[in-house]
Amino acid sequence: MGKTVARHTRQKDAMLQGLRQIEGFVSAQELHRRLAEQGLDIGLATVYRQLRSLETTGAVDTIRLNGQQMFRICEDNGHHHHLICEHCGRTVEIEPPDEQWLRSVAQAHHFTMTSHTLEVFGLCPQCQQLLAAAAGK
Amino acid sequence: MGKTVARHTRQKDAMLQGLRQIEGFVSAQELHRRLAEQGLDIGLATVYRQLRSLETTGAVDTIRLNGQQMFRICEDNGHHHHLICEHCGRTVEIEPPDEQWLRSVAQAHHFTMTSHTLEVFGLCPQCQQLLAAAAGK
DNA sequence: TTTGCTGCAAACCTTTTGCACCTAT
DNA sequence: ATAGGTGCAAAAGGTTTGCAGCAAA
Repeated sequence: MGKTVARHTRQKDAMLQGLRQIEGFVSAQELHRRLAEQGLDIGLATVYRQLRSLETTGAVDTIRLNGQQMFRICEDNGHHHHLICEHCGRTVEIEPPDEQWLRSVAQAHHFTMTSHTLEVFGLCPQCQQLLAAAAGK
Repeated sequence: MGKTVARHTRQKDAMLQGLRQIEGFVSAQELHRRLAEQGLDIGLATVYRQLRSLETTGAVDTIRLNGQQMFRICEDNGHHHHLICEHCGRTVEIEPPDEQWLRSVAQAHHFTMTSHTLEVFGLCPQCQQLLAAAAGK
């Protein structure tokens, strides 16, 4: 089985470029919309396919929020966790918890650990102000 | 604004009874299927509506898995975390990480922490055997 | 009697897929 | 020329919602 070679296309470039402009997570739908706004008309199916492939190679990080999958370009290719602003979506990477600890917890129950997720939700400084102002009004 | 009073119905009873029979998380769809198997014919929409209401009151715990929301009755009404078998859905509650640590991480970035999730996925002992046998065959 | 709850079916949304065409290699 | 990528539209989930009828209180 000869390994198939990935091709370089206008669409792939556009997606990476688009992803790099965004700080925080975006849904496939919104990424597609934003690209369209910039005149980059790419099929929605392609956005999904490409995103899935990027996820497989670890080039993007994903989380689930409100029933949809959100993507974010992942510069350093390691597993990590996030502190996510519930209001604007801005994210900050945080230190992973002690993986050894997680593994031992799993082992205590005779489970094999395959993966884990840790997400911390909150409000970033800007949104705190924004919301405080709106409420105080 | 007078507070509306919740009514007691056959369907609600059935749902709670059904949920209590299940160890681990179930999807709305599967809960509906299981209830039907027991002769408890409840509209799928009702299952969803009821589940959403239980979630709001904190009577059930939920996580997302494979694009669907999974529910589990939550006896003790506290926040906790899970070790989940990816194959059969069986779950075990695990010790929460140090909340103080999470809070300090958030504060370091000037975020206010509102919530967090931690889920550890793996295979339970039974499913490990099952899958090993299937693969070895 | 009042009005919350239910069932049904249609509507919604996100994501996936089949297929013919296009295009990088 | 070969075969991976793309676009479109249809399909496939899962979940929500409008509405008329049912039934708890």
